Amino acid sequence: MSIHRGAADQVQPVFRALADPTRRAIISMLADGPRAIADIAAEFDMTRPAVAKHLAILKEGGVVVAEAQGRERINRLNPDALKTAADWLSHFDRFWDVRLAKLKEVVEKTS
Amino acid sequence: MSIHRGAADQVQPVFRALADPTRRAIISMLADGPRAIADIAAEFDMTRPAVAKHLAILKEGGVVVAEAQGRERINRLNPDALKTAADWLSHFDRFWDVRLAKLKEVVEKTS
DNA sequence: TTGACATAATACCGAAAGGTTTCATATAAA
DNA sequence: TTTATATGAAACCTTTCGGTATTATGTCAA
Repeated sequence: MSIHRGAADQVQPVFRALADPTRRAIISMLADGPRAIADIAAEFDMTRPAVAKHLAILKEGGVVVAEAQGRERINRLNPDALKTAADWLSHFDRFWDVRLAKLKEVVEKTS
Repeated sequence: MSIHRGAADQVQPVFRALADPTRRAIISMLADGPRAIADIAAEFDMTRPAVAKHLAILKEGGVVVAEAQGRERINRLNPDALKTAADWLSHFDRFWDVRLAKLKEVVEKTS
């Protein structure tokens, strides 16, 4: 199983989610803690429905999960989805840091 | 300098390049060695101009660099650009693997 | 020089992305 | 119950994306 066809169907929506600067900013924002939509939208120069759309795409990629809490919906970061992208990129580690790749190997074997 | 506004202008074209499955396949392909366009296009079910456009986007992100060689253009992977994306994602390492993050720290300090 | 080959460049098309406005729904508070 | 708040959802618009076909340019080979 090569990197091409591996878990491509899972990788695609994640990289799609990462391709927009607003969405990456939302990710960074949620890394500091869960937030409601209105709270997130307040930080951007765009309407709330626009932010809601970005959140929907983030949810499609599994990067964000939402949970209803009263009349609010709390949006929470799901780092596992980001790991999917990081894992894909890690296949190229060897190009820029052979030493780190080797260490990783050791760590994963001895875990 | 937070992750939000850091080297955003450099990050954006890289993540954009990564957002398409054809382009990710090209990246994997070039990881095995440089290739001419026609050679790359032969692997896909689309016309050569379409592949050329994908390569143009990859070049915009610095992920691929091309070098004229006779009447061919040899396309070569530039892993440093991928590292830009990997570095962005690494800010979230702590969420999914604290141990590896710590090791990384040590390695980078003692290099 | 002529012909074949490898690529670049342009114009065009349909679909998706990113945004807006407007309206509907559900919960909390007065 | 009424009113305000938080979100969802639909319709619409403009720009970008991913692809095509076609034409032009430059290089090797006969």
